[in-house]
Amino acid sequence: MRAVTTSSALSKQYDPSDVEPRWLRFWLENGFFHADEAAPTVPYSITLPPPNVTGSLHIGHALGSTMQDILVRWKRMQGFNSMWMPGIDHASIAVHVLLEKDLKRRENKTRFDLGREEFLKKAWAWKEKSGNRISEQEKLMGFSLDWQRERFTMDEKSNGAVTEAFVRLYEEGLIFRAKRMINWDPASETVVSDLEVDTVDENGSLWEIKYPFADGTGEIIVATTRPETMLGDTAVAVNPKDERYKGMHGKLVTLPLTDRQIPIVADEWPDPEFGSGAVKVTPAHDPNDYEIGQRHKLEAIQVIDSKGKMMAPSPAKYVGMTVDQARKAIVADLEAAGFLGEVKPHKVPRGRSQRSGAVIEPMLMDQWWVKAAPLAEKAAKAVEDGKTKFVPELWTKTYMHWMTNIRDWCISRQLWWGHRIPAWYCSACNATTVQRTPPTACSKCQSAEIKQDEDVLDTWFSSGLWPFSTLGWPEKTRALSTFYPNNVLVTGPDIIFFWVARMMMMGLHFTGKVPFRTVYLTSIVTDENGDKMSKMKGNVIDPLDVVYGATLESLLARADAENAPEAAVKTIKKNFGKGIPAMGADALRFALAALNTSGRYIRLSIERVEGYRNFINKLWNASRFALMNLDGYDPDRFEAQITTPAGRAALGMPERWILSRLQAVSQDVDAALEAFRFADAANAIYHFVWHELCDWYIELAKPHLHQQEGVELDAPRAARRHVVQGVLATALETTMRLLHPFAPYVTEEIWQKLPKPPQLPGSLMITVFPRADQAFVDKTAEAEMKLLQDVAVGCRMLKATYGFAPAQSISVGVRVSGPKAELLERFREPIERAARVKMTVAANFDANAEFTGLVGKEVLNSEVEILMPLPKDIDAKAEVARITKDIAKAEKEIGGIEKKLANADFLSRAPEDIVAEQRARLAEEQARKSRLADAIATLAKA
RNA sequence: GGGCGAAUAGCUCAGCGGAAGAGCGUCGCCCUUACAAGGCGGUGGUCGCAGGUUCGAACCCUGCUUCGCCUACCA
Repeated sequence: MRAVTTSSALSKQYDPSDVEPRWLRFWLENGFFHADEAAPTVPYSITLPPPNVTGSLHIGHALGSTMQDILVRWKRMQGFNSMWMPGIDHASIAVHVLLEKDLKRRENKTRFDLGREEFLKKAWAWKEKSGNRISEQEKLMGFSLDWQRERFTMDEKSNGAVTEAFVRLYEEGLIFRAKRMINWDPASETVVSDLEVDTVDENGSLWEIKYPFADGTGEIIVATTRPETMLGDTAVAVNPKDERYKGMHGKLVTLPLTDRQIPIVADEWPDPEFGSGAVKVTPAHDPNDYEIGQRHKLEAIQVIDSKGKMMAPSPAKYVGMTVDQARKAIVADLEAAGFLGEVKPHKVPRGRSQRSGAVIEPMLMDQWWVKAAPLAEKAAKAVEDGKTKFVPELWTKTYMHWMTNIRDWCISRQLWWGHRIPAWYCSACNATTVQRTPPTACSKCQSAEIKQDEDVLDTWFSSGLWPFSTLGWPEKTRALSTFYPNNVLVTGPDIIFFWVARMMMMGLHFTGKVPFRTVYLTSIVTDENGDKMSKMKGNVIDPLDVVYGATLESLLARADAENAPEAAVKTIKKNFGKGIPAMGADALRFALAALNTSGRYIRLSIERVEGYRNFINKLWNASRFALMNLDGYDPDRFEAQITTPAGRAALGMPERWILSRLQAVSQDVDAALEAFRFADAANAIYHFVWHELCDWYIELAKPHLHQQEGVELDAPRAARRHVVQGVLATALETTMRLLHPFAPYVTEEIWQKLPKPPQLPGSLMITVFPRADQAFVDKTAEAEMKLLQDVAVGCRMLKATYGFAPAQSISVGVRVSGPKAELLERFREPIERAARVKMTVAANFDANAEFTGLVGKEVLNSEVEILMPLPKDIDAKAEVARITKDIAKAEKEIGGIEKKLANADFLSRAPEDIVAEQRARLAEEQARKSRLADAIATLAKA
């Protein structure tokens, strides 16, 4: 579409449902989201944190992804070869838990009933469905992801990268298999890492148990929160410094309920202050006891099995009991046999599996580990050296703390959905073969009796490789050399340890480079009460429900399908009683940006999104107004005029003002984005569009644009109209480019309709992002406009204060002289129109009968005051009161400044310009005060 | 137990050494032909408390109070 005229077919309210799908298709069909790794321009890359295939995206994803899209679109418009890498994560244990719950509910079966193959079939089907849904959501939000590159953590290439990484680390001695204390999740029947355990203090008891000496000379009392583990005790430990037990080291005690005898050992661990000072030692089921066991070469006797049930060698009566059942039985038996001492209530820290919620059992098992220390050292140093920076900076500490206190990473999981560990065990010679391709024989003895390890890898293992595996690693691809390292990673602070740290370690180890230059940590989205969103609570918001709207019925139906608890249903009814109105993707995106200040949380409510929907609508209507008035406009002619200094000088003051403001806002947005200050950027645009472009410029432009049908304008008016059209069109066109990264759909729609010079590209998203142009910065116009605004606002204020109807045109006098008076005379018409007044400008009103009676007065500054004659029946006292308040304010200011200026230290130590500023302010305030005092004197006469 | 952070207008938050700000809400008045998802105007704050540094503190330092979050193997 070209030049000259545009018709207005725009509706009064912006309708995103009509606009969004059209442009999404247009962008996708034209390949605008794709970046060519061979392009000569400077690369800019971000890898999307791959969402878990556990369902669909929530508002937290929408926040992070919107910020990424803003960055990527912004940089693309700045001419960078901007690439945003999409993908999804198999989320091993999360999907497991989900599928197993579903299996239990629908078929009352466990995964073991199904078998590995059948279970995996279900998992893949689930992945298909969930993955498609996620991609769909991402597309509808307008995210400019490079879809041709889309990857999955368990696709063929990723599998290859995982195997390669595992084998290399194994060969380097950084992956090993060892029997150590691990966290066992008895519900999912797998190991989980330390990070996947949530420890909370729960109410429990501290039981004292009497362990009699084997020689019958007495007893020692131990204190425990877990009496059932006594069946696996292999010692009692006391502190060597503890006087009470000095003579007992090495003595044997008989373990109650069993016939075993165990020694008393001296160890530093027991705290003499706690309990009895003597600790029962169960090396197989407690991390501390394990350590004690190591030090004293104690046997570790496992008495709890993988399902969380008691097992042999526990006495037969307890075998098969759950831990809780066993605890009750054992306490009862101890009591009956007289072994039980005091029982006190006690807070006990209890680890629970983050995924299944089951109580974690510490167990001793053979597992695969990554030796973390050498990797962490490099990862910590890279951040110390500033090769990767955290924004906001405070997260650096969190990262460093963990890196410097890191423990080995247990990477094997007893699950099926995930990357199978590339290790084969030989039943003939017990050797382990680890290699890239499945072996046919044992690497040591060549026996064919080999079997692959049953376990899969921790889901974060593949995630750790993601920034480079997605670009083709281990191959040396062009994509890798172009787009790695990424410029930015945008993610939540909750996965700094899980993911950011692992990517840093793996990235540095395998590529020698950091995976990204900057880590931007987003806030966490909560509901309007500050509560974390969760399906259990019913306060989650699906981004697409905000975009397209949802009825209460549809929300409840989904909650039902997801088996939401009753409390959640109640919350949904309360929060979304009237459903959710459709806001459009732009409004949601803009809201997320505008609310994204540097705080840790973003409280999101539909009402707040609504405010930004109104903004989008405002923009729409401003554009609609422009398009209704751009008939006859010739962009080429305007461009020719505006590119010369003389042409610019010929513009009217409001034109020069709005173009100057446009430079300022462009500058502000650019600087804010550079510093990841998304809220500042969004608010700068919001303020410019609403309070400068709409409130003032468009209002001032109206008279010049107005054209009566069938009436020809004379030449000067026609020229004037054309200039105003040009400035309005230009301001809007630039605004669309500024706003595009935030609100891509509505800006593309408007931009396509705006008349503009023909050399521009076919889509807004590939135009150039605005840069402040000094040639258009005009401080004089800004100062002049300020006076115009102050006068208009002052008049409106007086009118409103004295109850004049807005439509009523009131006579006002503006007392001012010199250039300011000339300026106001020049802009008499726009001021009168803006404030609905009849204005007289004069240096003095003493001789003017109209203004010598009862007048309302607004003193703008020492030079300018506004007088408004008031009807005889108005209460002069009200005006006196108002002005008295104003005087008091001025006096307070004057007092403060005088005190400062009387202070010799201030005069000698404060910088000169500050002192001068204070002097000027004092003069200004004093003049203002005297004018206000005059006003009161006048009123007294009236 | 260790660490980190926050307390500013009714609400959500900016400001982080030189005159207290925004958005929303609230209260008036207006359907003024771009927009009632709108216009105009008003109200509203000893910047958690107590000290200190400074010519000057919402801002820097110390202590306290109250809330968050992360982290940890006290039986």
